[in-house]
Amino acid sequence: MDRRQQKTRTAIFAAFSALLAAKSYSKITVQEIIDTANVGRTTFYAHFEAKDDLLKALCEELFGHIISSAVDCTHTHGLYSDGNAPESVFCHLLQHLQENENNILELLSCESSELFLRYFKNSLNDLIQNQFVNQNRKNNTDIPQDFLVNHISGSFVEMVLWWIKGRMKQTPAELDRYFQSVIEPIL
Amino acid sequence: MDRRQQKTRTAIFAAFSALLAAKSYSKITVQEIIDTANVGRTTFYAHFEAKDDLLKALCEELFGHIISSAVDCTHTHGLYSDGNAPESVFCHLLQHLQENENNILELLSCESSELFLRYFKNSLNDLIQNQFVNQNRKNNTDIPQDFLVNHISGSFVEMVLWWIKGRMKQTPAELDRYFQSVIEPIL
DNA sequence: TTGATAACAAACACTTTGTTCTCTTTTATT
DNA sequence: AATAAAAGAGAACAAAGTGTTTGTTATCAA
Repeated sequence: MDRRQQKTRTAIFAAFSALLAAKSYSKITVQEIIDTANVGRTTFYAHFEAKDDLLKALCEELFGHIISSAVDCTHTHGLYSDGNAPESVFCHLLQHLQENENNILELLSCESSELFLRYFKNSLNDLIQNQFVNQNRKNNTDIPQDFLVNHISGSFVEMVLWWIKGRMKQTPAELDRYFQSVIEPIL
Repeated sequence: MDRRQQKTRTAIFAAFSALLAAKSYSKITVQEIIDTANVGRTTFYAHFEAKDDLLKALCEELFGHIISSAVDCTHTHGLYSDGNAPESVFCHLLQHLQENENNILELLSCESSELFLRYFKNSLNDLIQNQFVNQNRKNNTDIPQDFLVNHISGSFVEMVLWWIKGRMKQTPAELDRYFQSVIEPIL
């Protein structure tokens, strides 16, 4: 791909991230984005249809990495299959978040964090769904699998939200233990 | 309070709700609201600072009712204190939602449902927090209460989201049973 | 080197916002 | 019933944002 395209795309992403750290998504204007990115108006609209499009692209780029590395992780271990395995998928995900590649943490701490967590949850849902079909569960056969998958991914995302809002005082391992204590009994 | 104020306030709320049922919050303009409500521009801004303000006011009005009736409920029963009590707080809340006063369901089914569910979760948090201090829990003493409260309110809200997106095929009682099965083990 | 592609700036028609103004209607009080 | 106070209507406004078009310049890949 053309180097120029890459450059502007990166510049726009960077500008957008920086702005998101400072103010809420809904209050960011295209004007601000192109000013910050130092990019022409025409150029912006050549790359993205609108602001929503940019958000979507950013999310895909960010969560794409995290989720795909988690998928690799589930190939060796299950969700929590071998009891106290130090490398549960959830712990892996939390560590990934803490490492803060691409300043993902700033995005998840910003006013619009929920916007991102929705994308995150959708990806998680697929991940967990696949785990369920590969892994035969305990009892609870009268509770729909559908519901359980949603419960787990939903709880995880809500936990991450709680973690971040509380300034991330816990380590990924600690958090993983909390999560396991509320999820393991129903698996 | 002046009847005129009440009338316009109601008209604006009704118009806003109707619009929310049709399109997402971010795409609704003040112009549309005042046209639908048949209210002068000046009047709108005399009542609300901006669109965000209106949303907040609507949420407070809607969830105020639901939560306060749930608070009454917790005075007689605990969260799930007496085992299979048919009137758990959660079941009560779900029934309230299903009754669909003020068309609350349309709001929770609309594109901007998550906006409302955040408000809902905040109110729920207080409710559950209070239950926890009045009620001595099981074991699990090494898991922060803070975390558990967030887990419960978060899971509940995620469940409601799931319920609504799945066109509410389950009855409140069924849903309550699902919820109990994933929450009761950790209480 | 050259043709294609991307970026740019400026201008555009348009919409939305929030405010200000004047005038009319409704309300509560006496 | 009369009246002052409060609320609403309607028009007009500047300011800011949106998305598109046009013509020009810079950069790339082959």
